[in-house]
Amino acid sequence: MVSERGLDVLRAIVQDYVASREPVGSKTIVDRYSFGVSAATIRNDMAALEEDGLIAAPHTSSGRIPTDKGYRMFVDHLAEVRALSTAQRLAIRTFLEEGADLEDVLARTVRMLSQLTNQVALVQVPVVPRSYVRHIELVVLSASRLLVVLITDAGRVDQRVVELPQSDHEHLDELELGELRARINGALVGRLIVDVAPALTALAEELSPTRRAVLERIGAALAATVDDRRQDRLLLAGTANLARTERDFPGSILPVLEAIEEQVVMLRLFREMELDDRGVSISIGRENPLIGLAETSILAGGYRSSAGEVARIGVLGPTRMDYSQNIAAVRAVARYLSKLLGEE
Amino acid sequence: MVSERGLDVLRAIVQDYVASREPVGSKTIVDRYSFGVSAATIRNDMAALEEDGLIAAPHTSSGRIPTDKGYRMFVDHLAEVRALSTAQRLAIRTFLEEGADLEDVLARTVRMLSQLTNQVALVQVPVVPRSYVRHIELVVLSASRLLVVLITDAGRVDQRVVELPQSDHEHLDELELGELRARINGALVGRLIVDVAPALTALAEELSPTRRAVLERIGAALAATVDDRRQDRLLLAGTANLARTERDFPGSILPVLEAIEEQVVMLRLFREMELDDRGVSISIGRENPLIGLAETSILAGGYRSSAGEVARIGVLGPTRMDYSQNIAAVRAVARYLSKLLGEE
DNA sequence: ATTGGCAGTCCAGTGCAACGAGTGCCAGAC
DNA sequence: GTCTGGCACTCGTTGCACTGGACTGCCAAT
Repeated sequence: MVSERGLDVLRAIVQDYVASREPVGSKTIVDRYSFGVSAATIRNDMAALEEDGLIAAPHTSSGRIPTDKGYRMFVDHLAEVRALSTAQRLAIRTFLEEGADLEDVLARTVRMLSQLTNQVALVQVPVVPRSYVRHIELVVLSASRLLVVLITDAGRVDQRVVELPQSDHEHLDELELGELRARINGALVGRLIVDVAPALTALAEELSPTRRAVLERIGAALAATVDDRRQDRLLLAGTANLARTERDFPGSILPVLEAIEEQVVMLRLFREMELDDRGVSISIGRENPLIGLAETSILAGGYRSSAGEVARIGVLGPTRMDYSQNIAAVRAVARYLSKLLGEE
Repeated sequence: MVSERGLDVLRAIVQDYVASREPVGSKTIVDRYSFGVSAATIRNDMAALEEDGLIAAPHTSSGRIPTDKGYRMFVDHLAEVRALSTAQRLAIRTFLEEGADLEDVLARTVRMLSQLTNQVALVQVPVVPRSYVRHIELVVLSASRLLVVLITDAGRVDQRVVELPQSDHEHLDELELGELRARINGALVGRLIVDVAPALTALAEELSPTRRAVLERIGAALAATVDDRRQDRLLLAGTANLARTERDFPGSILPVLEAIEEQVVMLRLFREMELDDRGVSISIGRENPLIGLAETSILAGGYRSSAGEVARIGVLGPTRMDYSQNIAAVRAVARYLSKLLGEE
C-alpha cells in the first residue's frame, strides 16, 4: 500500500528524473527535497511504490525511474499545471495572428507549439471530402446483423456490419427493410457525405422509437465510415526535437519517426483520444496502441476550426517529458487557435 | 596523376562503399572485381587517388572511403544512370494518378519518391502570393548605384540596391530618373507582383537600348525580390529514412533534421540549384552551403506545375547514397509529374 | 514507524594484451 | 616502366580482469 508520503516521493522521482535523466536514488531525494525523514525511510516508500508498479529499477542497485503507470498516476493526481508566462502568451498571440490563410495559421501553430514544448507538434488539418451519396444499400445478414453499404459518386464503395439492438425482438422483414432503405435513400441521396449525420437525425424524428434505434446504429456506422474517409492531413513540426531527446529512446528513434509518418494511422489514433475535463488527453508509453510509440507519450487537445468542428492538436515526445508544462502549452495554444479561427 | 584504371578503381570503391558501408581495401577490390592485377597495384592506384583528394583513409591502415570530391567525380563522369524497372514506372503512374487535387498529388509524389529512393524526399509546393504592386520608388545612391523600393498593397516594403552598367557613361539625372520612375510605375502599379517580369519586358521594348540596360537591372532586382517573397511550402516525406541511415552521420542526425525543418532556407537552397543537362542538380556534402548538411547530398530535379512555372523536387540523404538509382528516380518522378500536371 | 549500519549487487571505466585488417615501401620480375 | 610478392608497421577492435562508486535490501535498535 502506498502512503500519502509515498505519493510525494513519486512526484519527486518523476520531477527529478524528468529534469536529470538519471535514475533517482533515496539519497538524492533526501538531499534535494526536504522530506524530514532519512534515506532508509524513503527506501521503504520506494519499495512500496515498486510493489505497486509505479516505479522500477533499471537494474539491481540503481536508482528508480517512473513506469508508465507511475507517469499516469503523476499526470492524473500529482501534476499541477503551470500557467504559461506572459511573454509566452504574447508570443503565441503575435506569431499566430500574422498567419494569412488557414493553412498558414496552422503551419505557424504547429511550429509555435513545437518550440514551446521542445517536442514534436502535430496539428490536424481538417479537409472535407466533396463526395456525394449515390446510394445506400442494406442487407440482412442474420436476425441481429445488418450490412450497410455506402456508394458515392466518386464510385467508391464502403461497407460496414451493424449489430442490431438485442432488445428489439421484432425482426426486420424484407418488407420493412425495403421501406427503411427507401426512406434512408430518399433522405440522403444527392447529399454531401458530411451532411449525412444531420439528415439522418432529421429522419429519425419521423420514425417509431423501435425503428429509431435501428436507424441510430446505421447512422453510427455511416458516420464512422465517413470519418474514416476524411482526407485530413497532419502538419508536423519539430522532428528535430526527437533527435535531441534521442537518449530517451533505448533503441532508436526510427520506429517513432516511422509511426508519425503514417498519417492515416496517427490521425485515427489522434481522433480516438477523448479529452478529459482539462481539455487534454494523454496517452503514455505502452498505453499507446502503436508498438512504435511504446516509449513515447502523446498529449492531445482540441480546437474548433472555422467550420465549427473539432480538430486535434497535440505534442508527442518521450514518456520522460515535462507533462506539466506541455499540458499548459497544448491547452493555451488550442484555446488561442479556437479564438483566432472563431473571429474570422 | 590518376590513370584510367585509377578511375575504375574509384568507381569500384564508391560502389563497394555505398553497398557495404565498410572502408574498402585493396584486397577487397581484387577479390570482388576482376581487374586482373594484384592488390599491390591497386594500392598504388589508391595512393594516387588519395594524392588527388578523391578518397581518404579514416585512419592509417584502414581501407579507403570516397571524399566529397570523389563522389563528385563519380556522379559527373563515372556513374551510369540505371533506368527504373517497369514495375517501378507502373507504380509511379498508378499511385500518382489517384491524386485528387494538386496538394494531394504532390503529397503522393513526395511519399512515392521517398519510398523509391529510401531517402528523405522534398517537393516544393508553389504558392503564388496575391499581392499587388502599389508603388515603386527609385533613389540614386551614387553614379553607379540605385536603390529600388517595392511597396505592395499588403503594406510590405522591400528594398534592393542595383549596380548600374559600368559601360553606361551618361549619368541618370533627376529628370530622366523621374521619367523612368513614372513609366515603371505606370506599367506596374495595380498588377499582381508575379506579373511584374512580363510587364517590364514589354516596357523595355519602348526604351532606348542604353535605358533598356538600366531597366533590365531593375527588373532583375524586382524579380529577385518577388522570388524571395514567394510563400512556397515544402512537402517532406521519409524522415524515418534518415534514422535508418543514422550510421552514416558521424555525430547525429540532429543537424540534418534541424536543417530540413527550416523551410525558408531549404527552399532558397533548392531554388538556387541549377539543373544540368541530365535534368538534375547534385550538391554533395560540404559543397552544400548549410553546415548542418555537410554529411548529406541533395539531388534536385524540376517539374512544371500547372501554372507552367518550374518547381523543384528532390531527395536528400547521406553522401554515401546510391546516386545512380536516385538520379533515375528523381528524373522519372519529375518527368511523370510534369506530364500529369500538364494534362489537366 | 523510523533509523543507522552493513553486506551485497551491478554498472561504468580503465589498463592490458592479443588479433587482424590493411597500408607503405622496396627489391626483383616482366 | 609497370607490376608483383613480401615484410614491417600502424591502428582499431575485442576480450578480460580489476576497481571504485552508487544503490539497495535487510536487520536490529530506537
